[in-house]
Amino acid sequence: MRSPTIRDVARRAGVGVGTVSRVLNGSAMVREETRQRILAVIQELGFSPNLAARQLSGGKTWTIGVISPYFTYPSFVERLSGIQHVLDGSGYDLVLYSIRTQEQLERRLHQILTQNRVDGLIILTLGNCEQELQTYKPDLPAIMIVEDAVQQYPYIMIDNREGGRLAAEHMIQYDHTLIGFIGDERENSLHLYATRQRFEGFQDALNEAGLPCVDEWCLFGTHSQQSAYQMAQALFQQEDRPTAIVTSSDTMAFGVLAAARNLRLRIPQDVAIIGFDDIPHAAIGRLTTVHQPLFEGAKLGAEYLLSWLAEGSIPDDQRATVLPLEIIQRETV
Amino acid sequence: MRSPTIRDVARRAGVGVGTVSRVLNGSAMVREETRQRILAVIQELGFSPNLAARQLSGGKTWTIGVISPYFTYPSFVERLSGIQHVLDGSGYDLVLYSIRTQEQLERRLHQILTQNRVDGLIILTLGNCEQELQTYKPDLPAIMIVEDAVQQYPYIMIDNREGGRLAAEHMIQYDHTLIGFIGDERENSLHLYATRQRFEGFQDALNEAGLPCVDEWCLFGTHSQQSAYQMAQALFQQEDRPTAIVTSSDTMAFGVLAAARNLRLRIPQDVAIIGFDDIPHAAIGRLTTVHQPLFEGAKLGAEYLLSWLAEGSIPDDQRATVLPLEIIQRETV
DNA sequence: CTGTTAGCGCCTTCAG
DNA sequence: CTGAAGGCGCTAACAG
Repeated sequence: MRSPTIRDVARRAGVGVGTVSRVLNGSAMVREETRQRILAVIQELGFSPNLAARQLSGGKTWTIGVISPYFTYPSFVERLSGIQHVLDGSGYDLVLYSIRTQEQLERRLHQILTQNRVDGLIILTLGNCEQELQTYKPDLPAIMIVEDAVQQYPYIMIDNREGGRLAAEHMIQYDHTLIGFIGDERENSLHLYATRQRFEGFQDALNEAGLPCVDEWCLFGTHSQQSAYQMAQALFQQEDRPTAIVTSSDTMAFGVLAAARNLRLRIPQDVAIIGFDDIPHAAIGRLTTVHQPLFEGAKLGAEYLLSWLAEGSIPDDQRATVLPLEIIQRETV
Repeated sequence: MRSPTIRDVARRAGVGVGTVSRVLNGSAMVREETRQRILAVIQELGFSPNLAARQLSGGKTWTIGVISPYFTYPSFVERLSGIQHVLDGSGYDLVLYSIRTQEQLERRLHQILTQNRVDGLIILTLGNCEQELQTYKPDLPAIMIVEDAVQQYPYIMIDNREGGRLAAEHMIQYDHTLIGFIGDERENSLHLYATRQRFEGFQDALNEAGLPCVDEWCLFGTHSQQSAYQMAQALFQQEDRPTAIVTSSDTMAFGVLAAARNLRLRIPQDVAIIGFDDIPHAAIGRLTTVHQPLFEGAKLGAEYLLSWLAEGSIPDDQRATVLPLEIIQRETV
């Protein structure tokens, strides 16, 4: 059962395909009467224009690509959700590309670009692909939601170093002097280094307060509660242990929290813990954390992209956005 | 900077477009020498075939649609991840449709189908759209990962009623006689009723054990920790309270857990709690729960779909899959 | 205002 | 084995 085509509609309405196309695209002037007649036929036949044909002739794909590593992590899900929120009803579909390695990133990107697969791209945290974009399709609208400023594309970011500093300062403000750090790997195949930056900010704060940064208390593992749990477990069992832990993410923080609870440490009396991100779960877990606008930032990115697509250009004031950070004091500090 | 087309490749290789097309599709016989020459040019030009053109002429979109309500819930993210896992590298892209209401579902579906947007569909939990599919595109390959058996399409499900029963029986086995139930709404606009079924299984178990099912202990709210937290909070403060709570999902269970902790109830001595789903977070939260193969089930669905697409038909033994359930005893019962 | 026509880039016969 | 030609469904430019 073939779907009806624009020609079927035209014939049935007794007009030419051009006219149908016009009402479809709302563009030109069509006599109201004709327009109504065509609309009726469209309705009757349950017609909607074939996307591929539309793409091929119009040059527009009506799809936005989202490239993301680790899209199952709560922080990425939040961002995805923000993007989906604005795409929904915009006429654009969302194609999700999940990436795990640098090589995969390049391959995918090459493919997407040369295939003319999308009208625009939202790239989550992968700042290291400008080269690829520039060589294959330099003027494809793309927004980067990244960990660090980028050269050629509009970006949306937070100041990770500042965030690490904020977290440490918060602990210091609560009179902690023995402060550790637990995070995920500082180096990895995708050149993600939010953790490194947050850790640097952490060190800055300690230095400025004249506090020592104890190497044995700064632990790095993989991005998972399990990993944080194990590191914290070991750390807490030492004679000499910190009274406060700054973490690189809420996920890690929950692992630390679990370890502390398991050892019957009271929180925050025996050990204070602060997270980073403020994922939805943080609120109910009563986790004190550094809030970053995950959903909002992604939403903003999607809005910028859509207006870029609509206007054909992006205003300068949307090229570099640094979102505010905020400490959310709950019950773990 | 226009991407190179098949014609560019043909010209540069000194052959006709037909030949290029042949090597692109691996299909026909091309002299090895010619083939190598063409491959080299393709490489050199960084050419890859335009998707839209390919779709239009070939009738294949090389994209799979995934339709999901609430895709940010951990259980859906897990399934998405399972799907992405098999699609990755298969040549198919994943378009994500997030749906919130029945009306939206119908509108989207209509669009997707008449637009010829996808080669196949994986529909998460939304069993109530067979009609739509049948009328607009009865032979589009579609797999349903659902809450209850479906008529016209291959489906993958678990026995929710059985799951509810298992959970209750687990409590009974641990000598509980005062058992409550906390879940999300039993009726909703998308006709999702896993909770209702789980609750029925719960009732079955109580009945069979000769235990009363106390109405005041069976509470239903929205699908969120907050909601569960509030209901549990109220419940636990009553004189007369259950010693065990069966929940409709891990998410709800964590809300209940939080409420219990907040009231200094010991777990599982004062109150035992069992979840449902076994989302990743359950393991680290040490939550006892009913495990369902979220990732695996979705992975299976995607595999079935791809082979359907490849073979042109789906074997009978893949049309009705009921996945096993399993109690994971951890520390909350 | 509206019908007609020429592509968009690729795949698929159909001759050679 | 390989080049040429038609058509997929739609948009856009051009006549009327």
